[in-house]
Amino acid sequence: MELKILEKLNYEQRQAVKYNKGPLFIIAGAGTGKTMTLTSKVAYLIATGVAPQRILTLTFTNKAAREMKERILDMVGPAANMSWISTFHSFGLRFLRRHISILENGLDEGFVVIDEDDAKKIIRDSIKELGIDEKTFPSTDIYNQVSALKVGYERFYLKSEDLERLLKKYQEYLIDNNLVDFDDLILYTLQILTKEKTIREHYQEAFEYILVDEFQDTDHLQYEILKLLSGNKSEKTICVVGDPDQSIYSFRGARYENNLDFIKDYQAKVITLSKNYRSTNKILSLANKLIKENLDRYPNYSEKHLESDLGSGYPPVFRKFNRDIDEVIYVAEKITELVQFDGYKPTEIAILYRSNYLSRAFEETFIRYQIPYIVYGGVSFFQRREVKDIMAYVRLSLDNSQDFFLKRIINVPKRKLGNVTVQRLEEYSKYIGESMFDAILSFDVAAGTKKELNSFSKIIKKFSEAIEKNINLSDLIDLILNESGYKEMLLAEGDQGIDRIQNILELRGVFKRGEFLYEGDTKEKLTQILDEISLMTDADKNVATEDKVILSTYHQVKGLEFKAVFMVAMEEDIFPNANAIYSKGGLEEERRIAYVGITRAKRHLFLTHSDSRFRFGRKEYNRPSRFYLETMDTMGRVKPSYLGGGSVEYEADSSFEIGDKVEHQLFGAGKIVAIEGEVAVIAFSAEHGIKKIILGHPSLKKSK
DNA sequence: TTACTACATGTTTTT
DNA sequence: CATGTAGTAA
Ligand SMILES: Nc1ncnc2c1ncn2[C@@H]1O[C@H](COP(=O)(O)OP(=O)(O)OP(=O)(O)O)[C@@H](O)[C@H]1O
Repeated sequence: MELKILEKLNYEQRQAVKYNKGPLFIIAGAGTGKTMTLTSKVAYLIATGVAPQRILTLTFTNKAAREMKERILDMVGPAANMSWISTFHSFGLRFLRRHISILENGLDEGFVVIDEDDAKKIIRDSIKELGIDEKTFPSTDIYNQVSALKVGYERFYLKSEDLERLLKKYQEYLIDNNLVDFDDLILYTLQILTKEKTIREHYQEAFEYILVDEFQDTDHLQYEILKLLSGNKSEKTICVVGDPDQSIYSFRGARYENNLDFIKDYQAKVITLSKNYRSTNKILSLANKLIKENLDRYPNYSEKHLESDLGSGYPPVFRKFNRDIDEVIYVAEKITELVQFDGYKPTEIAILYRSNYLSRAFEETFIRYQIPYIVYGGVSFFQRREVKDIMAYVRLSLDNSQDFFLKRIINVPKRKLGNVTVQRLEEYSKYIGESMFDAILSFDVAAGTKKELNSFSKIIKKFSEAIEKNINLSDLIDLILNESGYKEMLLAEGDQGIDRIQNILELRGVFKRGEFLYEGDTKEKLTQILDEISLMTDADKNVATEDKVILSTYHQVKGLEFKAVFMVAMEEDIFPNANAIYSKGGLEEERRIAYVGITRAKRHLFLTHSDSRFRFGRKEYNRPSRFYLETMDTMGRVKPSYLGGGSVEYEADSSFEIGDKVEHQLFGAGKIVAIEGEVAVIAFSAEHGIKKIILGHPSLKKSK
């Protein structure tokens, strides 16, 4: 069996799989088979007799973890199920479910993981309670600031007394309510591993092999956890894989230095993989050209070029449009073409963009064109109001002391229990030292309100009893939907309500799957499924079988590949993002994001931008992205061709030189006075003056 | 005290 | 455009 695993690999990959005597760093460019090598290593270890549960593999997304597990299952059979394969966060969650009470800070193993929206809500409330003026914080990202202070990313927050008070208040609230946020999953895990020798040694003993994918995006806390788990011993088998050029999470604390530190701290052996197996070479040369613009790169990395044996392939297509809607229609028509004439499956096609909001225009048009699609991220399925409401009912029914979730749904649907009543109940419950739910019983209010409270309490009790009696998970959702009045409320909303009910039925599907996936009684199953959902993203929900075009940010498709990739809205201020262009580091990270985007494509790559675009409901005019121009340059000759819809196809022309006389359709005769990248500064007659125009633009011609 | 309506306010990227 | 908040009617 070992041989079969190794068979599919090239020499370098095989060396990497077989080297298990000490720390190893596999450092290699996109599509060179890093993930495949890591997967094979796990399979190889199991096949050569290592107990699967002694291997810990840490991935960046849950989807990556799941796919890796499936592939290992294929290679070595059900033994793979015993192996630990998860994200750092899932690992932390699993760890804390067992050990959190040892912190003795008031949290117990029944804690609930809250998501970012919940955290923001708590922070907002804390701000109000502390009487802090919101405006003293830099704009919108209070959550990010609190989080950065919490985990110690000094570069990302402005030190202030208010911020510290706010974090303290927020943290108190979490602990009082037995809640844990994403950061806590890592922080508490690290704390316990640091302080508790017995536990630490247990895990050090348990994991003989530790493997980490996407190492370039680990942060300092995760690196500390790794060090503790590996016992800091250099003879331990710890293998990390990464590509410094694909480090795109610095905003979340991804630490570039981890790469070098790892080699230094562990005296790690380094293996590089050089051949790309994903893309045709015209796509790869675009990626090579782009990333060369970055000056701050991993040592000796700059001489690296991606190359494959897959031929030169189709030239990447550069397209400019007058209006955003033209761009969207072009993409829709191109997709239809790819599906109808090239036999592409929708799921092999991805539309990638820098910011979530850019998906909207595509969604609307795809519906018209009847193109099936799935959006990764943005308003995630699990963040939808109706989904979170139903989940809150489930959580409260499972554990009546969960005040946070009680507050969410006590007046949804409307039960005449408004802010004032809820606030008083909360104060009262604190006063008598009981949960809000229990406090209802002895809470003294106007008779009408009391009646409403009692009937709410009765509903929840009914759900709790159903859980005690081991109701089916999907029946529980039905019960909640029907008996809470939630369904009626949605039905009264009309069309939108129908959509929402659809979403809840989808959630019901997730619960139904959990029914079979997990062991134990209803309570235990619920706990597991709620845990899983709390760390799930849209990309995870997409079960492989769904044949839909993918709409996603670049960040969410890290590690994935598609036959055809559309990089859309390639415009300055959007990509690179306006906030990133003032620092070199920021700009280089944006460029790495573009590099990740290009290297997702196997066969077809389209880069598009539009002169005008609606944002905030207002029309804006944008210049093409510098990344668009930087890469277009590799394409050489001009090939202007006019097509319908006011759009224009062209390729860069490097044959213009300073001093050339040119003729412009609108501005007439002019002379090139400077060339900045692919933009020419041209002096026209006095009436038009100096203009900047993209070289190769069809309106611009060289005059003899 | 609740619930509705008008208004303003703000979008980078995520486990 | 879409969400949250402030102000007002009931
Ligand atoms: N030796 C090989 N022979 C054939 N195909 C291979 C080989 N190694 C990798 N591949 C294929 O190349 C593609 C890219 O592999 P993989 O996703 O592991 O690369 P990666 O280095 O992890 O990429 P990224 O950096 O983008 O995450 C996959 O489709 C994989 O099946």
